[in-house]
Amino acid sequence: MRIVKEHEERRNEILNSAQTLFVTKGYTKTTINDILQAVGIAKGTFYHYFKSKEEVLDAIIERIIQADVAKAQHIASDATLSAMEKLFAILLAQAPQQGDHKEQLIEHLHQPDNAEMHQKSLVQAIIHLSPILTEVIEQGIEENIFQTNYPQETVEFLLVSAQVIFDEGFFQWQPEEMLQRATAFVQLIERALGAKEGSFQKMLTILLK
Amino acid sequence: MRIVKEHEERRNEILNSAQTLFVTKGYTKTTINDILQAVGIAKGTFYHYFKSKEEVLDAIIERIIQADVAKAQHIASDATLSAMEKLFAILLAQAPQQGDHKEQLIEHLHQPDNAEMHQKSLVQAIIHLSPILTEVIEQGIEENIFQTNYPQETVEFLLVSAQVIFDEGFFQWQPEEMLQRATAFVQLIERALGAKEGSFQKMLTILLK
DNA sequence: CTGATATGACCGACTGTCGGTCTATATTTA
DNA sequence: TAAATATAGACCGACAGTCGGTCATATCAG
Repeated sequence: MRIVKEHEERRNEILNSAQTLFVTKGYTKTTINDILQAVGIAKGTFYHYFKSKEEVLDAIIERIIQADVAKAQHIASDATLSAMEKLFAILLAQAPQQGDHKEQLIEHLHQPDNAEMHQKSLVQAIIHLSPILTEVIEQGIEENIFQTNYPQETVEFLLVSAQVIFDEGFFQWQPEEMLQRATAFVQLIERALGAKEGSFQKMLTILLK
Repeated sequence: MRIVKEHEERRNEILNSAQTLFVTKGYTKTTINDILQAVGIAKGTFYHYFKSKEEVLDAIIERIIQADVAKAQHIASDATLSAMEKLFAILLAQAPQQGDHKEQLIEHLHQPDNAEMHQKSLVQAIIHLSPILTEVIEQGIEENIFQTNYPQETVEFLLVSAQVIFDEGFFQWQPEEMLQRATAFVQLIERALGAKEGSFQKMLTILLK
């Protein structure tokens, strides 16, 4: 049967189905035919929209990161907030990844053996999120609550650590191991940014979702 | 033509050729036939030694990590060294990855888009190296040169950061960007471990290889 | 209003590649 | 010489990607 749709609508259908499959089965194990079946289209249609399977992955990652970046940008540009408030708000906005096409993700754990997706997410997150966070840190330095000569690089290190350590796809921690790492991470942030000891304690609540 | 070799010798030939190919072309883009051609053997011979392409990758990673772990273990168990000396020595031993089957790697850059290899290396390095380093840190705490309640977790964070940020496969930094990150990383180590400011300055020399 | 034409969404058979299997044969060892 | 081990390459199924073409719709000429 033949059903005609608008370009963007069809494209999003493909992205949505592919995202669900990539997350649940893993990118490599998901076949083009899986996607075709899920969307209910033919091969040709798929390749009318994307020129490869990897291009779909890139589009999905971009869509996810784009949403996070938008939130972060919005918070960072609020002139009424202190650096610390911004930092908390941005980190809080990342953690629970809800939203239109993300509801699905919460249910399923990140798939181990999904290296491509993990790596691409990581790299894109660093590239797009770190400039925004760096500005917030610089604001915090002016406010005299942070102290470091390397705001940009510190942000990168912290983002990488958090993404890898807390991503279920890399390590499968027990609950108490997770708690331990979250606590340690809070201390690491404080020390790395040169913040007052205990000033990030509130973040524990956020991390323990 | 038919050439018979000892089990270990043939196996190592396969690992060596595969490693070169994985590093230069990337794991996914390297085909079994590429390996067969490089070694000069037939399909059946390959599968006599390994039951899958991924098993070859795992064996390669294990071989690399194993060498690093052995070095680290040897240093860590030297009772005449201070914690700081051990730390330097271990990190120094990692950086320039020379040796029998590693000479090749130095020449070629790490391939971007080699997610499987990067991820597996990272995870294995953390798993096998962090216990050894943790003991060294604990020694340093007893020596009163480090101060942290989370030696294990701190080591994990630092290892992850270093592996990802300094791995050419993830980001391609310019020389001055690399220097900047190395300097920032030195400060991060000091702060994370609660060491005296400047005590890790010597490490810069090591990192700048 | 109506037929011609252009656009692009849609289809699925087909192709080439690749990881992996299977069977045959040669060599070594006991 | 029998069993175990090593080597060979033909073969297979699954999969990503291609290709030639159909069909719906919008626009425009008469």
